[in-house]
Amino acid sequence: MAKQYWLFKSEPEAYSIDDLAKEPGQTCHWDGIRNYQARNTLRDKIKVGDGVLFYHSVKKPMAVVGVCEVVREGYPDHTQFDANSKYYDPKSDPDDPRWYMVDIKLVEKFLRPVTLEEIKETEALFDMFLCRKGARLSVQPVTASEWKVIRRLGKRKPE
DNA sequence: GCCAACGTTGGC
DNA sequence: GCCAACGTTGGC
Repeated sequence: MAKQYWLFKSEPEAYSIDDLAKEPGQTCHWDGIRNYQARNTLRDKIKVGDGVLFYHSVKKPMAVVGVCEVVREGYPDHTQFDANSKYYDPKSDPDDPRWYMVDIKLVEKFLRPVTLEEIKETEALFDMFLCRKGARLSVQPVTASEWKVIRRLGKRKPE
């Protein structure tokens, strides 16, 4: 299958790209996703080798801050069975897990963040899922052309 | 801090 | 299966 592209949102105060950069192997589990549409994407669609845009939400600057690669495809999110986790889901059956995650590895942190503001001003990115009204989905598809444009913007040297 | 837009839950 | 109530997300 052709390489696919995705955008993962995270609030940087919960988990930022710098946190990922400090992980052993710069790899992490993308756990804690508790939305069925996002779950289906994690479980069924995302494949090893796919590209991921790492997006910081809520805290300014809201922006795509780097690029990751999927290193392990959908498997059950262990935090759903951990009563001490804030992602604990007592209704999930271990024999039929409700929630899934993937593992991603940092490829590069951008030289500069590609802000939401800038994305909204870039014609080639007008149709991005991120720009749609009420697009709260935290795991969303990105097209190959959007991917290229964002990467190019991120590689541009800071002013 | 506000609130619109969604998603989920649970009573009926 | 409907839908009101509630909770959350996330930009402003």
